[in-house]
Amino acid sequence: MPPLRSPRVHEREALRREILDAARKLFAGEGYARVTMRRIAAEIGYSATTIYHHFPDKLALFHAICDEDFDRLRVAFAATQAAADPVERLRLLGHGYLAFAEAHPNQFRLMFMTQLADAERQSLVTASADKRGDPARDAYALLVTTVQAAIDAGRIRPAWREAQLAAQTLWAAVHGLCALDLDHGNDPWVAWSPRPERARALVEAVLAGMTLPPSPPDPAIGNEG
Amino acid sequence: MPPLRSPRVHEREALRREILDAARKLFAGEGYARVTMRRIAAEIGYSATTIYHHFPDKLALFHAICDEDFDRLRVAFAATQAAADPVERLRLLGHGYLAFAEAHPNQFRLMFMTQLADAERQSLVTASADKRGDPARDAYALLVTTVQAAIDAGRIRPAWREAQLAAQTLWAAVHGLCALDLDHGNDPWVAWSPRPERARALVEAVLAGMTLPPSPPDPAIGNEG
DNA sequence: GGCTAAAAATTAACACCGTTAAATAACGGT
DNA sequence: ACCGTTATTTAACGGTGTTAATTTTTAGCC
Repeated sequence: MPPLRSPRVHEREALRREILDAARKLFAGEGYARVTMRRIAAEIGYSATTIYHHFPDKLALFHAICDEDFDRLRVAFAATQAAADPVERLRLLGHGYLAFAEAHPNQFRLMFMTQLADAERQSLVTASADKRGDPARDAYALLVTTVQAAIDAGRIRPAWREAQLAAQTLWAAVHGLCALDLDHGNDPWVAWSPRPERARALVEAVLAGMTLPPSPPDPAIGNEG
Repeated sequence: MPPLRSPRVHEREALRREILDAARKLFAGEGYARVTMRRIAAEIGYSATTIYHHFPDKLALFHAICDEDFDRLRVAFAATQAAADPVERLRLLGHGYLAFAEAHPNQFRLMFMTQLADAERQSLVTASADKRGDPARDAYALLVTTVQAAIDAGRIRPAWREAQLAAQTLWAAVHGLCALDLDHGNDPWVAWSPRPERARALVEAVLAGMTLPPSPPDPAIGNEG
């Protein structure tokens, strides 16, 4: 049964939701720096200080939004594990990362493109230390695990048969497309190809270079050096 | 012979240089947003408004610094054109980008990882429109030209035989390694492989996926579709 | 040297920002 | 009806990029 919540608590949670939704809409539309606390408050008919009774500061508000959207990344990544072929799972992971960055550019920016001071990063890391290494909750660990599965299936070329190295190669590639798109996607001095084409070209190039086709039925032929 | 410059003009140019150098140091160290005009001025012992007698606004100052740093990248890129093999030139361009980011991380941050609003970037780009498209002065145009040479030499696989697409694929890949390294190179939750290994693995993966070996001496075999 | 006009640099201010302390309004329990 | 807690607002602080007005410095000329 649901826990008892006084009307007071109920209203408080409702307002918190209102703040989150208004802030997400503004952040997503105009970016973190462009949106002011006063404008978020005006959007829901309150004064700016009210927000500070629900979130310590602007960054914490953004972080709360980010946390909610990070669940979507985990869901998207988990869905890739349905594929039987480990290389196909890698392909889906790459496109999952790309799709997440496209759908939630500002959240992506905060999670992967924000330069933090060492102290900030330290506290951020220790705060989520419990998830680390668990493929079900740590996206990077899931990537490494999938790469290892591909290695075990004999689908990775010799030069990339170290799970960390191969994982970091794929991650760097797809991250580069996302980062370039966010920071320079509107630069007129680059005639950008359509993003879907770029995404496909990049993932296929890296996978084609790194992986091998499924080994032939006759195992006597496949051995090397 | 050098043009006549009164001491007045000489001093003016010297101060402009002082502003540029101080601003580059601060921008590179702490990022565009965190550096204030007042602090740049204090760094060289002037008041903030003095900067506005040499640059229209903060963004124009940033733009002037970027222009100078892009020249250095162009010099590094020009050296790669000595190689006869176009695919080798692509390899050198990739590693040139990686080496530039490693050697000048702060300038790289300034040039490629500084997030600007669309309007800001628009005005920034129109200011340097004269260089655009000239491979000798535009690093991206040089990359596209080199890719086109590889296509013309029959060294690019069919799926990437559009110079812009292939150029953007290679750029995204190497940019991703640089960006990830700068923003997360010290994150303890990733067991990073040594950077030289990652750089080599990434460039070789993309090139292996995108390119073809030199066509065999017998031209009758190489044709397809 | 002393005067003048232009250039250079500064101070003061504006409108905005994130944030906080103090003050006020609204509410639940007794 | 009162009290204490909570919710919310107003006013303010120190900061930002930028600009108008003002002061200081400089160059050229008598």
